[in-house]
Amino acid sequence: MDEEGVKQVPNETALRLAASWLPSIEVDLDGITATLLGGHTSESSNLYVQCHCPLCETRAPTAGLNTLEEQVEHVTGEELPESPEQADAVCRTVLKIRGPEDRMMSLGAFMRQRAEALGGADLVGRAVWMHWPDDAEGAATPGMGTWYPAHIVSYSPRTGEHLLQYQEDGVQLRVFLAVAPCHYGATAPPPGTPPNRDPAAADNASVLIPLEPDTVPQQRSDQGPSSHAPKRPVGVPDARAGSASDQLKRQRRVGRADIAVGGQQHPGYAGTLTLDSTTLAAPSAQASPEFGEPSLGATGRSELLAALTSQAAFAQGPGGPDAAAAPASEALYKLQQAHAAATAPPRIRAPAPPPVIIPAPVVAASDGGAKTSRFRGVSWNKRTLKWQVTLYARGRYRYFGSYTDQDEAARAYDRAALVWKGPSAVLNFPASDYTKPIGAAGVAAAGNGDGGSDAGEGADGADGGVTPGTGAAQPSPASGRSSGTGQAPLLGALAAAVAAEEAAESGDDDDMSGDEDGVQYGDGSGRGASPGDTRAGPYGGGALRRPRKKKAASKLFTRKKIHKGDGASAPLPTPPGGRRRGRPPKPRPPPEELEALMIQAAEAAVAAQDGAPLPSELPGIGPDGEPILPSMRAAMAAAGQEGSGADGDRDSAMAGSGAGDGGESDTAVAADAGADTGRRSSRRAAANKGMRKMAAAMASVVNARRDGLWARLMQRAEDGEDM
DNA sequence: CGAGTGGTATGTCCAGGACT
DNA sequence: AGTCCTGGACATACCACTCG
Repeated sequence: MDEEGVKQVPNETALRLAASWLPSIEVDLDGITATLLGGHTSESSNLYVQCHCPLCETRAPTAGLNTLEEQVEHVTGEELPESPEQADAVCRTVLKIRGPEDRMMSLGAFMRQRAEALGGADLVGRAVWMHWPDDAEGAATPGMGTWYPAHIVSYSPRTGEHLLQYQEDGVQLRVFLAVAPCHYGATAPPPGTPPNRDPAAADNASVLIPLEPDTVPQQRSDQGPSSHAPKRPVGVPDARAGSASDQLKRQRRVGRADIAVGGQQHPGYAGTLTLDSTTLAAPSAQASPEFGEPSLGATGRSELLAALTSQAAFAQGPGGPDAAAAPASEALYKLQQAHAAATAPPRIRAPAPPPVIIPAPVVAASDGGAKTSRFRGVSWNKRTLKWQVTLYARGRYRYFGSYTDQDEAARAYDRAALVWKGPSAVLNFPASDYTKPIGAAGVAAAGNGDGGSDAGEGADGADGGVTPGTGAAQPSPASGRSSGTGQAPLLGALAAAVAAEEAAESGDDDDMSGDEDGVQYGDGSGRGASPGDTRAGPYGGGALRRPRKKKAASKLFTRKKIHKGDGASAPLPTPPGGRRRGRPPKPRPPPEELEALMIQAAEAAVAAQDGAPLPSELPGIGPDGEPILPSMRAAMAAAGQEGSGADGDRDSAMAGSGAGDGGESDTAVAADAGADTGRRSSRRAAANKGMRKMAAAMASVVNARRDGLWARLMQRAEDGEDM
């Protein structure tokens, strides 16, 4: 359902026809079942179901014809995340399918299982025909959709998706073959004939050679069918002379694509890349979308021409050694990389702000009996009679030990802040204190030898955080790290992390947006599809931010509101007479994934101190460059953030519910406060308190069912079941 | 159109319970 | 005793809306 409330219903007749080719699959969400009708991409916005809820059953059939996204929103009453990837992740998680042995499994798990059963990676290189119900042009049967030839270029075992490249225009789209209206064969199925959906039963002509991963220009599949679908139906694939084995041999020699150099066409497989010197000099509409864009410079064109010529010459040759093709392949790869870099959105970002240093407070907030800390992050624990260090990071509070010496506690906080917040951390002491060797600097004089190791342990991602010594500031025995090691590596690593942040930040918003889909399988860039990419990064469609919603319809699936920090705003100075309370201005809110990078950098620094090898992978980034549970983490993060508000509200509601709630008294208090102090914030806070509690209490009831849903989602993610 | 206002999100401090 | 976690209170930043 679009925002205007006008539902865009596909060619229902063709859609249902295509669905009739599929096995009957029922998806379930909170007891509401729907028949999966499939779709020609794996996106939740392209996979259709027929809902069987009582409401839909009593209305026109079209009323129950929903995409997966619509179905989830329909059943839960909640908005899915704006990010298509997050929405996909949620849909694939919350929708259940009864699998083998009557076991309920998530849609995502089901798709993985079915994809493996179909052949998984073995299908790479196969030709396949995809049915697009909405495309009428050239359809064999008017109004019944169009078949388009494509080939399978890669497979993601993590998601069960196959990546198809359409022969007509080279567009690549991800698909769940198990529920896709596809046909395995050399030609499209004749009208009125059901397609062959068994790849094992396909004829040999559909067996092709896999593209080499490093030369496959992976593309996102975020575009809708109308925008990226092949616009023109094509006929039967190029007739290939000779037997299948001959084709196989020749295609192995050719490598990957038909290449036209100097106007001469060279055979290959799947798709035609027509490039000649004329084309390269003046890219035309004929040019490949991957290589022929005008942004490709003259140098790039000539390199490309050389590469293609080399490869074509090799293809024409008597079949020399594979090494002959390697240079061309490598050149193509480099060209693609250069081209991708050239066509990528410019990475522009202001230099990272220097570390914010707030000198040690001159005036003690309290002396004598009043045990109020003079330092940030340090508080007096009445029970233990020690200074306790806590730091709020990554959405919650972390404990960094207790100290008998307030200064020690303050320095412990500084170190924790450096680790968890990086250079933007507000410190109690000059950051230079922490760049000196512990043994020689004043830090060491303070007896805190656990600095570096603390930082490292604090970065371990576990909750433990810094493990300071006791009040005596003994080196952490668990760490076993030398206290004489300076902190410079740590700060250097942090600087590297900041650099990484800068690199990733260029996509900040669009990271969470467009890039999320732009994540390339096997990218290997290391920059990683930061879940920000996916992750923190909701929104599709490039750099444009979605307009802020006037009001979120609900809390559960709505994306976390991201404050776009004013980079120019400087932190407010500590007011004289005491530390400043409340949230200090933050130049840029570090996305969670960037924090992870910082943490990783800190760990690397500590590891380097111990002589340990540096971690080979970024945290949360899988070996294939894809973030681990990117969507789930992002969705969880989004829900967690708003949960901080929503949950807090609910929590407070629950806490206050026992007393029947004191909204009225709170309002009275508010009036008093307003009369007494005139402080706007206090007045407002008090006045709103009762309303918040009441609203929260209501929300807790309304959301009870959704909470159950969300809790299961969270639990599954924690259990490691990504989808 | 700009200032004022209200709502929301988030950071910080502090107290205290639970666990090891 | 130390650690971890949670809740309440408080404060500020940011944004949308209202109003003169």
